[in-house]
Amino acid sequence: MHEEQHPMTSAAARRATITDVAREAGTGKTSISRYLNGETSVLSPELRERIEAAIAKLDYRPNQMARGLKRGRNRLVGMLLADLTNPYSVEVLQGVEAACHALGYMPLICHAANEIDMERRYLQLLTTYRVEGVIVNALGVKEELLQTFSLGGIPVVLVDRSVEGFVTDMVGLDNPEAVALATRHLVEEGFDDVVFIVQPFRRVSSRRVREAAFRDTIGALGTKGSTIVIDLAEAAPALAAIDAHLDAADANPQRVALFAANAPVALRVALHLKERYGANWQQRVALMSIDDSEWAELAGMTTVRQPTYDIGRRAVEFLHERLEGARMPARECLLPGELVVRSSTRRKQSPGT
Amino acid sequence: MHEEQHPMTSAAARRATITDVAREAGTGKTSISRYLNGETSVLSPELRERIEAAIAKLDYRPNQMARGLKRGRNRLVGMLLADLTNPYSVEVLQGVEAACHALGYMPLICHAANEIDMERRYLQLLTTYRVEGVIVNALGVKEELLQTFSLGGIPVVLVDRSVEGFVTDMVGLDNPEAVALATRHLVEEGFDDVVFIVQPFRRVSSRRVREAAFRDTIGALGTKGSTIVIDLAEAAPALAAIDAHLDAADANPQRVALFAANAPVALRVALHLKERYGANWQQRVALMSIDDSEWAELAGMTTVRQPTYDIGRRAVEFLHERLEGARMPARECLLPGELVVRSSTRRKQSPGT
DNA sequence: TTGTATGCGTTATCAC
DNA sequence: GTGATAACGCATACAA
Repeated sequence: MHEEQHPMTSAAARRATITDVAREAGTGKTSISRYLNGETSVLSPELRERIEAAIAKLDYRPNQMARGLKRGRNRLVGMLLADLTNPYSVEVLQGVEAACHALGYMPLICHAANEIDMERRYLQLLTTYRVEGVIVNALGVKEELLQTFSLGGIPVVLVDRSVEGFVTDMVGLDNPEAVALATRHLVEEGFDDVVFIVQPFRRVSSRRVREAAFRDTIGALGTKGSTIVIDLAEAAPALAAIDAHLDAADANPQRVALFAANAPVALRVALHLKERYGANWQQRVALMSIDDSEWAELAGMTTVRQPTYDIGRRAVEFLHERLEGARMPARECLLPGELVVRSSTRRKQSPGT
Repeated sequence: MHEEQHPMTSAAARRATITDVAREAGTGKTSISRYLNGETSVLSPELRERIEAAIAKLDYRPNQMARGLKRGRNRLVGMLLADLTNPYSVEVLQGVEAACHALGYMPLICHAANEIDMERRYLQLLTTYRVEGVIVNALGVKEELLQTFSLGGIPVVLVDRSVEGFVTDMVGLDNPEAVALATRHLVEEGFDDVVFIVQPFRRVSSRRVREAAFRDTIGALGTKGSTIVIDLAEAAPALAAIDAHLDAADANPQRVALFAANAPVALRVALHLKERYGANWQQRVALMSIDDSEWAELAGMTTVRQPTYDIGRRAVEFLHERLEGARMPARECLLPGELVVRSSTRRKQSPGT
């Protein structure tokens, strides 16, 4: 039977501290600290070896908390996400993580699960943990909340959406261009009536911007177009409106395409169409979407893929530059989307058949 | 000499500390600390008000780092996730977050993105940040790595999969029962040949367990069954094997069902089937899966839904109990899955048609 | 009821 | 080159 080293309480064998290492190496804490911080030049090779041995023997890991307390930077970066259920967020997160790793930051990920209260709560927590900066992709945070960060000298970078009355670095999709790209594609494929479907704008600027871009494009092209607002929590009215629109087009007859403003909307609409038209719904009605979700290929749905990974990466880079002291005015980085054409938007036979 | 009231750089208005608050309220730090920790009874109402005013005026937020340093607990809980791309992980995470919130912990989320090196690195980082406990859902961590936590008195709870040679609390799906449930359903629906499709086991115990359960069930039922191992990074051979199997059944003819061990496998297989049989693939071949992904409904695929949210919640509860000093032997919590029947596994016409 | 002093694990300042 | 020693922001034993 192993009595496991004879820990005094037998419970929690306290982790070694810098003092323990110093004692073990027969030296002072300063030298240990120096070793840890790579001030390797000023250490005699002999002492250095003793330190290394001691560290290894005690399995010593410097305490980031204490470190952060002392030097005022703990390498923590807050990442507030409105909805991890949306693959967009996960993909952005991947970029964020990669960049953080590369630059030596540790992302403190906060998932608000679409609850505005959670967003506020997490934002508070983040200041409490003294993150050095925050990347925010939120649903309903207001300007004031973010101001407390900026005013406190903590840089904020916005992702996907801006916050009214608050100017900071922001990175996201080039929505106008992406929407135009998609709409033009539909028109080129011969659709002469496009229905844009989007969630209630609320505080989410990207929704508003996309819808505006849709109107602009449709207007410029002289194509018929309209917008339906869908509340995912209460989708029935919007779905009925869609049905009505499709039925009217059937009678007309007109070639109509549905254009979902993001993946969650697209899924909801696709489910409805499948229910109404059966497994072959894609051949009856064209559905296109911003966000290239994993099931898009399965449904044969044309999409605009967002450069999610790059968005995440850029966000961290922006933050990093600020943390390094960059003092320039707020920047905006709009990355282009990529049209992924699939069968759903290929020319359909006219609905009369 | 106090120079520091004149923010020299004007840039980062240093956050208020407990000392600032004490000065502002005209009292000592102790009273502030008492106020913060709810020892509200021992404070004169008058002082209490001054403190409240001071805190509000300075927008003071206690520094969790310093706090944690002093009392030895920082309320941080590590959550290592193998793959956030898998909706399973996100759902578990939701449960974890909710429970953490309820119990006053802050989850430090680490996403290894299926890279074993990342898992190791993050585990190191977690000890560095002195998390009080860890919840682990990993791809390839070995026993030794986790031992350093346990030995250091940091409780570990495993999710979905166990780690060979390492005994701790673990919570996940009741795999044997779930697989039996699904398999029995298939047999009852008249399928007389079931193909189980699973990723290479590697260190992932749940894969092994599911496959074993499949063999057991199929054996007990006296039904024909086989297993195909698919490497998602190199799926061609497995997909060819599936094709061959389906072709053979066509000739026989036999009613064969495909049973994917999890969502990523199901998606890969579904994509392949769609490519091969067109949009109506569901009517040609039956596909069932563990994990009820968001597109399952869209594809009309029968699944076993995991109690993901509860899994996450239980994991945190287990951890919490350990953190409160519970000393019982390692526990195992296996939660039941729920069969979600959809059209894909309804009796199909025999393949000859 | 309130305040003083000490220490948590680290880094920074300054001696030697 | 090396090592005391004083903070960092907070909690607590102890004194008042």
